[in-house]
Amino acid sequence: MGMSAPLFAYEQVKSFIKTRITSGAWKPGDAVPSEAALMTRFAISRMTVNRALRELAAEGMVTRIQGSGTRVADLHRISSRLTIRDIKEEVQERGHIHSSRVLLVAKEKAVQKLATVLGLRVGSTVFHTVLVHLENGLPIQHEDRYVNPLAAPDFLQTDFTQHTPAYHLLKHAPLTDASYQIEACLPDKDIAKLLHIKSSEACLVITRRTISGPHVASLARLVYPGTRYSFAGQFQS
Amino acid sequence: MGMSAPLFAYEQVKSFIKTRITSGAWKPGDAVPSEAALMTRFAISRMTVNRALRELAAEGMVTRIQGSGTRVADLHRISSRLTIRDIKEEVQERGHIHSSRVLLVAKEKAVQKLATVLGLRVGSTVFHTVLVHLENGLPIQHEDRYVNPLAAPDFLQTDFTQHTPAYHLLKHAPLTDASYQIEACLPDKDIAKLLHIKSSEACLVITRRTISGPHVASLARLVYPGTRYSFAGQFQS
DNA sequence: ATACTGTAGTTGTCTATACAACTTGTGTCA
DNA sequence: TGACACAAGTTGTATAGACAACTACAGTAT
Repeated sequence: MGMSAPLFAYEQVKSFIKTRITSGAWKPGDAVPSEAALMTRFAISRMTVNRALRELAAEGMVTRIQGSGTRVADLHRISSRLTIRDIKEEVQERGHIHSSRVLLVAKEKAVQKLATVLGLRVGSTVFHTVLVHLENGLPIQHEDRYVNPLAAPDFLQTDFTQHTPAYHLLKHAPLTDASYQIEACLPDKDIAKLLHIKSSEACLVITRRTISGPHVASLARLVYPGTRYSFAGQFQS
Repeated sequence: MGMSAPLFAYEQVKSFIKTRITSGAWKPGDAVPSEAALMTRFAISRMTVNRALRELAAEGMVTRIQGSGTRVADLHRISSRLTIRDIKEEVQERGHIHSSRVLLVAKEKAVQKLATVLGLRVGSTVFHTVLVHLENGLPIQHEDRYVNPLAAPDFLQTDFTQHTPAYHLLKHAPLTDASYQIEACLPDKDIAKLLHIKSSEACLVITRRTISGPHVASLARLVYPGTRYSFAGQFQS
């Protein structure tokens, strides 16, 4: 307790500047000492100072302009990382037991709307899976997913009671892009039944489209019971 | 058109590795060439290679272990930054008109639960504001907020029809930490009325706790009508 | 078999120096 | 006044070398 690892030089510089910004001593727009000034103040080389300032800029704490100088970033807005994770991993990390009911594994012909979103021609074959994920036996997610066969040809061979569809895709279709939408709405009757909730109970719905290289890989609609699930996150500057 | 700035050496190395990972040529767990190997391959110094790999590690593309080596990151999980923003700014950025109804601006005595969360004693004075934010005249957010007077003493002096509570706090109480929770639920009767929705319509609810230096600065509960609002975001690797 | 030791390979940090690219202000010249 | 040139200051990138910290593995001794 109380023992802290000795900070490296670049960490000392970062910490020095960070505390002055978060304490309010240096306000947005204020000039941060130049690399030369910090060099002599800490008696370290310029490369080390440069690394500290470069990392602070990457974290959004300061703004640097070549030839001009370094300033405290504007409304130094805080942001956190939101990560795409496998629900099985997430459940197990909580020390709970994950299981799933596989409701549908099929090939289908893409209708107009779906074909457009996946970047395929109407009538092309697409893979379709529907699962319910359970945490300690309680349903927490209804997953309805379409997959582009070009991005993951052997998707349907997977045993989905062992590995989740998301796991297969993360392993076999290297992810390059994704977009998501989070909304709240009431569940369909059949989904409500599968999730063991009343159809008047609000649900969190995430719609996600993932891209793998040249292909749109997958389109997923994930429904969570509002009472049993919530996103939580933490920001840190 | 077609002209691209000549890449710096460290950018060439990053690009070299990135394309091999996103194309699937190098799979999660595979070894990435050592710094020494990349040095000779690109005929550049080790510090330059080191910078490239360090930045790739920061971006989550690779994992580095001192003494062991560099490998392609496991489930090379994609993540995006979720940013705390002022709703007024957000609405105006969409080219729409923001307005707000101020329903309550008051000092109150903290009850047990609230005092605990804000880190105050029971019975301490807290600031309490309730607003409804409108986009082009349509209600999109119900904001119920408690503020710690120690973190923002002149909070109540603000004219909340001009500046949002969030704006005041971002300006005067430098943010150091925050945690949030996103859930779905049905609105209370009075909130439903204020948002002009039926009380059977699902809502997105964000509960946020912000910390400014030594103080818990604010506790806010933000309710969005599910039909009029959704979070959207984009990942990129 | 087990425990220990040493070595080669790898990453982490730091330095002193160099040149390039850019910004800003000052002074000069027309 | 206005346009231009120049110098000082600042950040961006790159190098060659050094030592430290750590891992993994092979070989040795017990």
